[in-house]
This record gives sequence, structure tokens and C-alpha cells, in this order.
Amino acid sequence: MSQQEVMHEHKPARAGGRKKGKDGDGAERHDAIYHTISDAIIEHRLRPGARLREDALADVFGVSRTGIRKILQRLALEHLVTLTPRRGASVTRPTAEEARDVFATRQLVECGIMADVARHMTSADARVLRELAARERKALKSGEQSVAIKLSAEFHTRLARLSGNTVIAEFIGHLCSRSSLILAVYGTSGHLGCESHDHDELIDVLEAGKGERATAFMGRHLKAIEASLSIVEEENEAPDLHHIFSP
Amino acid sequence: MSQQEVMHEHKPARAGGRKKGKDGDGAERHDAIYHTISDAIIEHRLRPGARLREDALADVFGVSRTGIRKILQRLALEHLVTLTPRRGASVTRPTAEEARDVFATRQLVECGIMADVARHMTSADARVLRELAARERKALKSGEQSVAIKLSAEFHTRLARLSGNTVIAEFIGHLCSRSSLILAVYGTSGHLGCESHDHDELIDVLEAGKGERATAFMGRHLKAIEASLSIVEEENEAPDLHHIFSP
DNA sequence: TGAACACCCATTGTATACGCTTTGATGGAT
DNA sequence: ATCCATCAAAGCGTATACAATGGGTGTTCA
Repeated sequence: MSQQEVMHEHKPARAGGRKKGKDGDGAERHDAIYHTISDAIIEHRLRPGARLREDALADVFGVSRTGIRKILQRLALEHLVTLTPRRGASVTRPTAEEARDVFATRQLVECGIMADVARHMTSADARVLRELAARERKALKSGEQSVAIKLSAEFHTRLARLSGNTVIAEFIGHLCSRSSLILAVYGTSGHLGCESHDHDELIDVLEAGKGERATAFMGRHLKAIEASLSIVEEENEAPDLHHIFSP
Repeated sequence: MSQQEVMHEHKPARAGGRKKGKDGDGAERHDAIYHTISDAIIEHRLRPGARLREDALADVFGVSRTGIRKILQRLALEHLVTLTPRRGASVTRPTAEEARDVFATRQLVECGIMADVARHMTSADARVLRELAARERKALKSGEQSVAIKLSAEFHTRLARLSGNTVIAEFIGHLCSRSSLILAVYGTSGHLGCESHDHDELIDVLEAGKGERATAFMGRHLKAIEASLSIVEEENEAPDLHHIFSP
């Protein structure tokens, strides 16, 4: 019900296209839709469990179901949405096990690239990252959790890209997206995501070229995030109506 | 070509279908096709660069292009095929950089899970893995490189699954598939893939619970594989004809 | 009154048709 | 003779139509 407002930018169709009026930009259009939906999920404007009906999305974005299906499949392969055979798509609700595995994996890979990142980081890179961290802090302070969460994921993703290893950077990007989902389900309302100044400190250490210290710092940082969650198996599917309404 | 007989029943669709027999297997059918194509790529029966035309595949497998497109997209997201906008699909030809990144990543993650694998491995697991290793050695000896390559990838993938971390295991599976492609492009005809007895030795160490030694062993193992390749940037697409013909 | 069955609707799965882009060829002009 | 332009064909991109399934609801019988 609340996911409706996500798609405000209706779809002025492709009327205005330049030169080749047609939809030469069709591919880009799909990519844009993908990012719109993806962002909405990462920012928790589409909560886990939310259903994503194909023709609803189709006419919101002004494309046919064919294109939407393609996008949903892509999201499914990234584990952001779950495709149940005859039931359609819905935003993935990560299990406790998945949550633990994702963070264990992040611990391994994000720590593992810190040395490389420290080696490659330029002052320009540091500036961009600090800018991100600043925006994140500001969003956090002004209560815009959605924005803060997305910025945090983007920070980690960009950081990974500095390792120079495209393969692992892409993977870390996916892990960060999934982490946003995990925060949505298992996050305690108190503090969410990364501590305010952790990211800034991390940049300092990295810019100083201290790879080993950065590795340790990232390890603590991720552990802190995970510790702030309450990852407990909730009574899945067909749950606890009894438990809810009994007292 | 053994899949031909599958397709003669062109698409009487589900006309005559026995009651529900129907396409409860529709999804499974697509999955089967996916694995068929995927295996063909991993086994080098479809070499990098090979074009995969949609309607050709469609009528080979007796489904419509719609289903094929879905499968090709999935393969594309796993980097096994490359989708060029108006030109269709072709088996990915990994770049040298990609090859290096894949192996660097494998070094990090596969070594990183050895401790967990050593902890979880049961004698039953060891038996299964030894069986795989034996089949791989046999295939290698009898000159069936295709089979050996696939078995090697499967060995590493199964091993990763023993870590208990589904997320990282899936990732490693993808990396192994991509490695098969890399072998196809950069492999020197001499020896390919894993040394004959490496896998057996690794199982011994793991079964003995020596996590650290297993980590080191895996590190050497992967390094040996990478060293057996000749990863050099080949003049990619429309390259340096100038450079080639100038002197 | 409760449970089971049947029907209907909502929604996905699949195929096909059409349009556009690109590639390769052929013919004409310089 | 070579180069360029126009045209034809082939293959991908998108939309739409149709079939089938599963769930929800209403009704009926015990």
C-alpha cells in the first residue's frame, strides 16, 4: 500500500526523444527503471515482503510486462526480490541464516581488500568518500534514515571499487544491497547502520596508507553493525497470529 | 545434439497433456535448458566468442524465444555470456584483467573459507569429494579435458558449500564457472586446471582438521593454476591494427 | 455452526506478431 | 576500377494476446 508513491515520475512516455524519436533509449530506460526499483528497495521505501505485481509496475512505468519481467529477474538474481513460481515477485525477506552469512562474507571480503584500497587511494578518492560520509551523517542527523542507509551502502560499494578488482567490487556491491534488506528486517530502531564517524576515521587510516590498521578497523566496523542487529529467526510464514492476538 | 529428440514435439503446447502433468515442469524445463547451455560453456563445447542466436536456441530446445531470452539473461548476469545491445548473445571472452581479478578473488575467498570447511567436513563429505577428484583424474588421463574441467569446477564449488555459508558458496560457484572460461582463453595446452593429486591432498589436510595448512595449500593450488595460464592482453576487438602494421 | 467443495478472479507463464536497427550486397557514379 | 549510396534481409526489442494455475470466496451439506 505504501509503495505506490514510489513511482511518482509517471512516464512522460518517450515523446521527447531526440533524433530518433523511437525508443533508441529503450535499454537505458530499462536500466533507469531497474535503478528506481532497486533504490526504492534499498531505501526501505519498499519493505521486505512487499509484493511487486507485474502489470502494476508495467503501467506505472509505462512499459509492458515484458520489460518489467526482465527487471524483476535481474533483481531476483541479486537476491533483492524473490520470485515464487506462480505467485509473482516480492521484496526478499532475508532469513536469519542469510543475514549471518552475508555479514560473515562481508567480513571476509571487505577486510580482505583493505590493503589494496589503501594502496590505490588517491586524495581525490578520499575527498569523494568524505563527501559521501558527510552526506550520510547529515541525513542521519536529520532523521532521513532511508537516505542514510543508501549512502552507507554506496560508501562501502565505492570503497570496494578502489581495490581495483572489478569482480570483487561488484560482489561487494551486491552484498551491501542485501545488507540494506537485512537492516530493514533485523535492525533495531535505535541506531542503524554505521556509526556516525566510523567512515571518516576509516578514510583517514586508508589515506595514510595503513593497510593493516584499515583491515582491523573495517573488521570492527562490520562487527559493530552486525552487533547492532537482532538477528533472530522469526516465526516465518503463516506466523503468529495466535501469539499476536492471544494476550 | 542429443537434445534434438526433445524438440520434435514442437509445441503442441499443452494440448494433449495428461491432466496436470502439464508444465509443472515448465520451470524445470527452463532450468534444464539453462544447465545444458551452462554446462556446454563450462565444458568448452561452446567456445568464448561463439554466438548464441535466440531463435536457433529456441527451436533446438523446442521453446519460444521468450524462454531463451530469460535463460540468456541469467547467463549474462553470471558473466558466462555477453549480451551486446542489438547484436545478440555470445559466450563471454574474458579480458586479461577479468582473469586476473577472478583469480585474485578466488585466492581471497577460497582461502578464507578453508578453516570453516575443515571444521565442518565429515568423512562422508570427504568420500564424495574424493570420488569427484578420482573421476577428474581419470578424465584427465583419458584426455577428456572437457569433463575434467567441469569436474574440477564442481570440486571447488562443492568444497565451498561445506563452509556452511550459502552466500559465499554461491559466489565461489560463479567464480569457478568463470574460471572455466578463463582456462578456455588463456590456458596453455600443456597442462590445464588443477594438478593431478592436488585435490586429493587437499582433502587429506582438510579431513585432518588442519585449517591453516589447508588455507596455505589452497593458496598454492590456486597460484599454481593461475601460473599455468598465460594471461596476456590480446588485441581485443578492433585493436591496434596500427600498432601491428606500422613497423 | 463448521468444514469441505467448487467456482471465479486475479496474476503469472508462454508464444507470437510487429517494428527497428544493423549488416551485407549490389549497382551506379566519378 | 574504386568508392559510396541505397536496398534487402536477418535478428533483436517490445508489446500484446491467450492459456493455465492458485488462491480466495461463497455456498452447501453434515
